[in-house]
This record gives sequence, structure tokens and C-alpha cells, in this order.
Amino acid sequence: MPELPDVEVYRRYLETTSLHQPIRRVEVESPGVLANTSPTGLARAIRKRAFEAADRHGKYLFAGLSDGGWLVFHFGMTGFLRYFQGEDPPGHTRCLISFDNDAHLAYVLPRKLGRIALADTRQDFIAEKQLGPDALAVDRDSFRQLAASHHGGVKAWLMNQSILAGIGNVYSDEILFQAGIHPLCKMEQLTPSHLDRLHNATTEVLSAAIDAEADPQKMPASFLLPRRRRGGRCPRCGGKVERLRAAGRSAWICPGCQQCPGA
DNA sequence: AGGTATGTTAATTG
DNA sequence: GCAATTAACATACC
Repeated sequence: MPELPDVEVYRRYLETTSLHQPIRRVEVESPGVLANTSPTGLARAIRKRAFEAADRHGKYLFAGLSDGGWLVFHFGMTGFLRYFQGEDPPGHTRCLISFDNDAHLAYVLPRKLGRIALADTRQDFIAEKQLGPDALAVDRDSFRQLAASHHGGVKAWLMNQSILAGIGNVYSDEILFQAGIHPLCKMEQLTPSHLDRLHNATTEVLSAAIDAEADPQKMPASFLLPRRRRGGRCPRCGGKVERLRAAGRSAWICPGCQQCPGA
């Protein structure tokens, strides 16, 4: 589920498994996943170097190379990393990085919707992708300012990576549920106090999801996320959750607990 | 068989 | 220019 919390878990995984080991070889099984390079370009950029840092911005994972460059991973809807030794790569491995110590890092992407890119600096990449600030790095006043310059539905706003980076369909539902706000509310309807509730919910939901290692089973009992399915019940009022269309996606809500201000 | 799926981008329409 | 909608991408699961 690669939204901000999932990618943060991947970042920690990369950091604990894959730093400081020289890279011996790179095999690209699906060249289509390379965004701005080729298999030989990728090999030239990372072979004989090591990952020295693991950073994240929104849904993007940055692996810092010993020469100062960056390898950037995006995971689409289904991707993940797997570090292993002495066994076969997982199915749907699209790129395999092998280290001098005979361990391997697999970039696994069943649906091929993610991408690997090279970047000179994180800032260059973030600017080129026109990403907004990381959703966990925005304070109350900045959050209000970002809200003031937009119209349209609040769920679409939360998921717009150019405004806030890192929130996708699942966590936008959770944030709106925790804030008690309906996904189709217009930004211009939200009062400063609603925006503060939304900001608090954003910070708390993303932090709690990271603490739960992005595993729905470990999340707080107050979370809607594990009940986000047909027949699910609201953890707050026990009512049935409902599905509707918002921002071109399925949005799950508790109609009793989520309203627009003034409605 | 058809609908749905955690993302991004491009095209289209209002 | 902005907001909303749809299609496309590729694959898996119900």
C-alpha cells in the first residue's frame, strides 16, 4: 500500500538492510520501469558505489549514492523492496541490485506502475515532479495557507501531490474520517477550525500508521482503514460504512460521522 | 465475466 | 487557469 506511511516503512527497511555495501551488479528485468535512464545508464550510475543514505519525500524513496547522486524509487499501487540472500528473487522482480556480500535487493512491482529514476539532488527531483511539501512536514499555518489557494473537493486536495506530498486514496479516507469531514466538502467551505482538525488528523493518522508499520492489523482500533470494505462498520458509531466516488476514486465514509460544515 | 484495486499522467470538458 | 472526469498503463483477485 505505498502511500507515505508505507514508503516510510520501506525507507527504514532500506536503511537497515542495504547501506554501505558496494553494489556489484544491476539486472533490469523490465526496462519500462526505468523513468529517465536505461539499463546500462543505471548500471553506470550505481555499480561500484554503495547506498549511504535513505530519505523519503511523499511517496518517493531516495537512496543516496556514495558519489552524491540519488536513486529514486516509486512504488505505484503494488510495489515493494525485498532484501534477501541465498534464494531466488521474488516473483515480479523488475530490477535486482546485487551487493558484494552476495545479498540482493529486489524492486518488486507486480503491476509495473512504479518507476525507478536517477537524480542529481533530491531538490531537483522534487522540483521536476512539482511535489508539494511532505505531508508530515507541514505546520498549522502552512497548512492553512495551502488550503486558502485552492477550491474543489477536500479529498482531491488531500491527494494532490503538488499541494501535499504523500497522501493517497486510503489515507485520505482515514484522515477525513478522523477529522469528521465529508470527502466532497469544498475547500472554500472549511472554516479555520475545520482546517485545524484536518491538519491534526493528517499528522496523527500518518504518524500512527507509521508506528503501526503501515500494517492495518496493528493500527489503532479507532481507524476506519481495516473496515474500508463492503459490510464494514464504523469504529466510532457502529453504523455501516458506505462507498462513493470522489476525485475519480472510491471513497469510504461513515455518513453519520462525516459532514460538511454548515450542512 | 466483469468489477475493483493503495498511483500518475494525459486528454478532454466545463 | 482551474477543477472534474475519463482513459491508459499491467496485473491480480473476488
